[in-house]
Amino acid sequence: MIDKPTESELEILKVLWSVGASTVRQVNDRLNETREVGYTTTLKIMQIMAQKKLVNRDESARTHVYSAAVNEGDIKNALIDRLMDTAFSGSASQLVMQALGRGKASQQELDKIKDLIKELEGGNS
Amino acid sequence: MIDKPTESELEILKVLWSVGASTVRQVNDRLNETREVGYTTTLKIMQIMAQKKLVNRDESARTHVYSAAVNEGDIKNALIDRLMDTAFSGSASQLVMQALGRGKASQQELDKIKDLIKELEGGNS
DNA sequence: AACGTTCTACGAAGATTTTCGTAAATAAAT
DNA sequence: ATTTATTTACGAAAATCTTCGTAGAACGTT
Repeated sequence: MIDKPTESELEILKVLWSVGASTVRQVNDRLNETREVGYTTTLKIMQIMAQKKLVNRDESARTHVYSAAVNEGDIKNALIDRLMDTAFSGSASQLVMQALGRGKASQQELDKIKDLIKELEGGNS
Repeated sequence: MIDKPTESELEILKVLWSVGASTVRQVNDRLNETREVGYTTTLKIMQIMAQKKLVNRDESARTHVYSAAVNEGDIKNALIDRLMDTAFSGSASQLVMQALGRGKASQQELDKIKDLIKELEGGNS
C-alpha cells in the first residue's frame, strides 16, 4: 500500500510532477509563489520524503537533485480512494455526482466525461 | 469558510448524519463496530467539535445529546474542493475522470451520472 | 445511606507533522 | 587567503491531533 503523503509532501510532489527533477532551492522558490516557507523547512521535508522513498535523490553533485519516485496517477487514485472511503461510503458515483454538482465543469469537460463513460460501458468486450 | 474537520471529527459527523442526534455512548458504540476507541476519547473529540460549532449539544439532560451542526453536502463540497485544489489543479472534470477511471462504478451508477450530466446540460432553460 | 454505574470535565501524555535555528561542508567571490 | 554565500545535516521547538487517566457529579439499586 502506498504510504499516504502529508499535505506538505503532496505540495512538493505536485511541483516535481509539474516541472520535473528539481533542487530544493527550485522547489522552495516555487512554493513561495503561493505561501511563505523557509528554505530549511522545504529541505527537511524533502529529506524525509527521500527516506520514505517518495522521491529519488541524486547526490552526485553538491546540490542534490530530487525527482518524484511515485506515480502521479497512483497517488491521485489513493487520495480519491481515501476520500471515497472516509466521506462517500466507498461509492465512486456519489463522489462524482457531488463533484459534478458543484457546477464547475464546462461543457467541454462534460463532453470528455461522457466519452469516458461510453468507453467504460462498451469497453469490456 | 468552513473549518475543515479532522479525520476523527469527520468520522463522528458521518455517524450523526446517518443516525441523527446521538449521545456520546451511542456514537462511541457505533465507532467501535469499526475500530477500537475509548469512550473518553470520543467524548473529548465531541466536546471539541461542540466548541468549534461542528455539532450542537443539548445539555438539558445529564446525558448530553449531540447533533450535526454542519450540512453534510457543504462538508463534502469542501472536501472535494480541497482535493480538487491540492491534487487536481482545481479541475472538477480531472477529478471525476480519475474517479471514474478507477472502474468502481456499476452500470447503474453510470446511468445516474449520465442523467445528472443531461440535467446539467439542459437544466438552465 | 452505601454501593456501583454512567456521565462530564479537565489536563496531560503520545503521535504526527511542520517549522526553523545552528553548525559544518563546499563553493564562489574578492 | 579571507570572506561571503549556498547547501546539507541534525535536532529540537511549535503546532496540531489523538488518546486516555483521573476526578467529581448525577443517577440507580439495594
